[in-house]
Amino acid sequence: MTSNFVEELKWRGMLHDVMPGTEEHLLQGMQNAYVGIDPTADSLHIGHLVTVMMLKHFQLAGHKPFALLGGATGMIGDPSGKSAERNLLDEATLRLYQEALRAQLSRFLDFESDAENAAVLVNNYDWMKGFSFLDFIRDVGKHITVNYMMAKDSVKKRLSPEAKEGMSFTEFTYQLVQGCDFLHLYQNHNCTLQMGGSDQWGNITTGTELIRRIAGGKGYALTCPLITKADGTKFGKTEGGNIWLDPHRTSPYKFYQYWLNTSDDDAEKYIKIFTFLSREEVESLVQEHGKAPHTRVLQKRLAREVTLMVHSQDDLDNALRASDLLFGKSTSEDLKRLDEKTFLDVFEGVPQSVLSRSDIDKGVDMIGALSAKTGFLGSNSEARRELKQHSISVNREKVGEAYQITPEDLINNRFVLLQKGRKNYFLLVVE
RNA sequence: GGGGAGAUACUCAAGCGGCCAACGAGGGCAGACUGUAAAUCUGCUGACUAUGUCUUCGCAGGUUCGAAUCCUGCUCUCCCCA
Repeated sequence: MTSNFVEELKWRGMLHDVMPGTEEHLLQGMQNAYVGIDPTADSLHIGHLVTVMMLKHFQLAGHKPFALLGGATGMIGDPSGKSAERNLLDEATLRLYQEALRAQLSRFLDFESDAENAAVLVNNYDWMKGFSFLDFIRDVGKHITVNYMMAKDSVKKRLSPEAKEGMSFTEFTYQLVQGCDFLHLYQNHNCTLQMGGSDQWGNITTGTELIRRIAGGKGYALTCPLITKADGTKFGKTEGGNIWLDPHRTSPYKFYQYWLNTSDDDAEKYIKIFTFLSREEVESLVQEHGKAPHTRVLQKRLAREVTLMVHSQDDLDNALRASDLLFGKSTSEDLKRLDEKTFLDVFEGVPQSVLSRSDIDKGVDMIGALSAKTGFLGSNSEARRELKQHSISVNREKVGEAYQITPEDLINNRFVLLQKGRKNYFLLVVE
């Protein structure tokens, strides 16, 4: 039993380009499709989430999804986009990452069950590592002309006079290597469709071309739009780097906050892409949001759904509590009333630093508390600047340069909450 | 291999012997406003024992009272020709 996958992606705004015939092909019955993921770390980040959602929808539609870890391709570096030269991972690290990513993916995809359409995880390193250069240029390179490869946007851009850097031969070869993956999966796993971000279109079609020329078969391609933000900044990035799925890299609180802070326009787009809410639910939420934008129904629901999907109910509850405390009208008194357990839960993931009891007893000046002794701010100069600008709070109350932190300020006799502006928190722990 | 252009702070980009910690723009941060939004306005955006001092303009030397600016060598990038 399969449902119309392409239709589903369409209304969700997750369809950018699709090769003619793909929809009909999928409607014929269960098909196998894959997306590639570069294992550059032991965790996925939310940039990966779009393709993961695509795979999930694919599985929900009754098809069989493959997640391909690019152990081999990740070493090369895709010239699409502005990737810098990548480092070669050793095999042990690669396997470590593979297991970590599988664990994360299994929150979304069903790998384990014996259902016919259970998801499969493969690593292209496994079949590429034995491929000799001679084999490669003879069996693969032979079938594709350089003219064809040069016509790809990703290549053209790097060859044009506007390009800042040249493109190495290695990068030039990337599309062939990725094409080999598709060919391999086509021949060994009956995989007929590759999906990915729209920047992958060129690479994917090289794959379908290889399938046509070498295997005499038919491969299909489908891409989703690259996720953008209304303000033009990069999706999934903050000052501190990527938004990771791993709670140790990005705390569930920060994760929740990232989604909560999306703009109105983006929230409407994202809620379709990153949640499984039905069309009716989304439409009624959009309507509700339109009537009272300041209540931010969309953002709240989005943040809630995604946090719950990626983390857990407990994590979500904590994030909600922390958010309320930090952005609600809470005061220094409210903070002091919290018991230690709750306090720590709320501030989990907030950067912190340890101060000695004797320092506090003597009183710590603000410069010391902000930078010299803690590293919250980069330099004493910065600390002075921020203090002059009235952006520093101690336990949610604004202070100036003359302020001294004393035992009076301790919460639960152990903590002091520092704040720069509204959103930057730092915790002093006294030991 | 030959010829040309270039390398300045997070990014782009001025500066071409002293007035340069370096114009301007973007970005970032903060303040006001607000919906933990957007837009807008304002301030800040190398460091320090701070109205001064120190280290920065690809790297290493040199000229000069004085160099981001001039000279020499090196490294790297891009373009054109072979």
